[in-house]
Amino acid sequence: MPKIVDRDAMQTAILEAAVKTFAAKGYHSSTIADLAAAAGLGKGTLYLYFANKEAVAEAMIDRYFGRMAERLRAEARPPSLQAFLDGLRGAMEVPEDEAALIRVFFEVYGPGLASGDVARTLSGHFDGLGDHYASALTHLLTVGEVRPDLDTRSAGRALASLVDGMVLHGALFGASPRVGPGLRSEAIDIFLRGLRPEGP
Amino acid sequence: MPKIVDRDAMQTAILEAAVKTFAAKGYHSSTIADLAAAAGLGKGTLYLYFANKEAVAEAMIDRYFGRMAERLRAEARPPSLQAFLDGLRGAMEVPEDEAALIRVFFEVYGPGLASGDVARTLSGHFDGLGDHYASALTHLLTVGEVRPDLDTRSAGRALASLVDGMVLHGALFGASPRVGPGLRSEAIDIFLRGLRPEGP
Amino acid sequence: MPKIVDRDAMQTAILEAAVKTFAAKGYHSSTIADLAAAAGLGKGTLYLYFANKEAVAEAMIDRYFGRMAERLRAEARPPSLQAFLDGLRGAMEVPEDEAALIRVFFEVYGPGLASGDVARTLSGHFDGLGDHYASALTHLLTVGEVRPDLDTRSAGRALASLVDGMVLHGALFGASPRVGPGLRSEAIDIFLRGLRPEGP
Amino acid sequence: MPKIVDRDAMQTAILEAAVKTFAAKGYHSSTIADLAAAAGLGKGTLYLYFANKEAVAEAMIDRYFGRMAERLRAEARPPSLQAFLDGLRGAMEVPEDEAALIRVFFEVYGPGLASGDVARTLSGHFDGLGDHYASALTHLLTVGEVRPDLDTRSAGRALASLVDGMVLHGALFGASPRVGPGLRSEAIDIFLRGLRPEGP
DNA sequence: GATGAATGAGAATTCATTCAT
DNA sequence: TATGAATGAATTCTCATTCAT
Repeated sequence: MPKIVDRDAMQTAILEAAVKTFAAKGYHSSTIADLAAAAGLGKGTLYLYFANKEAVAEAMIDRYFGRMAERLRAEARPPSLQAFLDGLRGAMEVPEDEAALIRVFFEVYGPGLASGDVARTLSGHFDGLGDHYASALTHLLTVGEVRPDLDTRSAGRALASLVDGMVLHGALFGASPRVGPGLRSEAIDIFLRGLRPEGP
Repeated sequence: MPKIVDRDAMQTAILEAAVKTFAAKGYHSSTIADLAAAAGLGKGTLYLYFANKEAVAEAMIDRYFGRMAERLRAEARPPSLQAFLDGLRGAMEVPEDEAALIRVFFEVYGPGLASGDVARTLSGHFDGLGDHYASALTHLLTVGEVRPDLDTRSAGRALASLVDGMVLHGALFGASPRVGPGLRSEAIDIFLRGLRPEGP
Repeated sequence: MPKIVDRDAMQTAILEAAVKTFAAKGYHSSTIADLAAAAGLGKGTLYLYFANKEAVAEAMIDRYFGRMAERLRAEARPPSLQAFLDGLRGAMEVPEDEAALIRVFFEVYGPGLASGDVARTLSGHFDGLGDHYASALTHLLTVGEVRPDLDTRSAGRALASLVDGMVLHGALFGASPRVGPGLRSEAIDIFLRGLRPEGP
Repeated sequence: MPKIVDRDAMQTAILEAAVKTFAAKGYHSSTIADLAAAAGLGKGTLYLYFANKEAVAEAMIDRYFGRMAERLRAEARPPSLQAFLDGLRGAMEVPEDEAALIRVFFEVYGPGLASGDVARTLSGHFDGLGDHYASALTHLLTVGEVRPDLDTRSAGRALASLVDGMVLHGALFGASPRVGPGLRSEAIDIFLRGLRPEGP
């Protein structure tokens, strides 16, 4: 009769300990011993739940993208340009724990980004984001909330890049107080004027 | 009389070899032996020019920021909004070797970005960039090229963040073909509409 | 449940292997790999028990002084001058393994002896030895076994130095056959005449 | 026409710089660069005068023994036991620079003392010292300054060991204030009583 | 003769991973 | 299942020695 453990709960617990550890010391400076200690487990036990150190990081990052995608899917179609932009503003606000995760991501995958290995996954993700924005814009176009000559597909992708850029910028340099709500509002204002129908 | 060497030239040569090596294998996976071999030197020789591996990365990154600042300083004051935006578009185009450097930057400093150590340097850099854009906008405002109600200071910083965000996005995910000239044009178009004076 | 090891026994085993290795090759010429091999362990395992090479040497030397002090403490108060001198003779006889340890000591700490770092510990040790001899002499004086005008305190310390000097001499040059029992007897004889009451 | 340099003077200068350096940092911690800098020479230049680092130490030590032997040879035959003992006392006083040299000696040769390599040289030296003392004692015996039953040969060697032991003790632990003139006087007093003719 | 730039052998140390208990 | 002791591959860094200038 094997001891019954909830494999998933265990993995989640480990991942939560890992985020904290990685956030505090970085991926490369965190040892397996650190992770195990943070999770209150023995070193060997970690290997019962993850194949190796990299697998822990991967699982962590997968989870993040999964949550992102879910959040996106759950988002209601915005009724107005203003609502849409509010959504963008929200997307640009990154809580510190996610910011930490993004930094870990670059520490782990940074070097690999050049060779399309991880890149493909990301492409998919950003395509999804761009399409999501594009479809929202198309909808707003039909209801006359954005200027009629807008190439919604291109604009969607451009916005995805801009928003993601702000997210990156915030996550990576957010410790500096330069990137605050004011900046985001100003950016949103620029977007507003760039998207809305012209005229009075 | 001993061999006479140009210390600066030697360091430059090493740094150039290092960029290539780091770009190819990443900072953490590159060994001192790799760097030395890439530079056509013995392991020990590297240590005559750099105190250690981290110092190589630091010098590399310092150089990058130095060049960036210099480029900025050299930039002529843009006569028109269009010229200004062309400048932005240019700033968003990152050649692959600089992109590689940016990736190295995050691999090296990423974990440390949370604790304001490196952050301060970056703050200064982005302040500079924001002020630079702000001053250009102020000038454009006086010549009536941007809408008179623009808060040039805030807008300057917002643009700095957006541009830098695009640079990061491009550098980190640029391997995927999603981030191309089209995207940048679309983004610039949004900026244009967000900044220009309203009306017919 | 992990393997259970007796940390102390392990350290002792390592130290014993280390003495042999250091004795054979010297401290500086012995590598961690040598020590590990001699102890029948993997290189990394050593580091589970000692922080580094120096710590091994330190532990070795601490042990030696500990044993010395213990031996001293256990020594019975000598009933006669002859018994006292027999004790000195015994103290001057250094078994080869202790001699090796003394040589290691000088290799490790020799350069540091000038700056009173290690010196303080040694001072304490020799004070103890001197006081020990002094108290024995005082006792012998009360029972009329040494000449009544003897400054037992000074004489105690002088004997400590002389004995220690012989120990050092023996340990360092003992490989040469010059320092044998004959020498020690002759020295003891000189001490005898120098300490005993005068007269017929 | 080769540049004319006084090879001997150069070597002496280097050795003098080396003593200082070794005394300050120890043999193993002193690098060739340190020695060269201390001598005001280029690293490569050292190798024109000494085959390698060890040769420097060897020459240093040889010099020391040479001077010792010379001093001994120059010593006048002592007219009285008191004069003889004064000589011993003098021999036990070690100036700090010689003490440093002795410490270097043990750092360099310590490990090798077990295997009779260096030991043979030392044996010779101590034989010489013992014989020197023995011959002095024999002379003193003929003039009735020491007790007639003294085995001068054995006593000579014993004294050599004792004196050398005190020298070692002083050189190695001299930094501690324990080993002072008082100690030496007391030791000499013990010797005096051990050697002089008995009686009133 | 003099020099110090170049070198690479060699050493200490770390740490992901395995596996006996 | 759970553990942490054991391991050795891999890495950084030092420094005696060589040799082109």
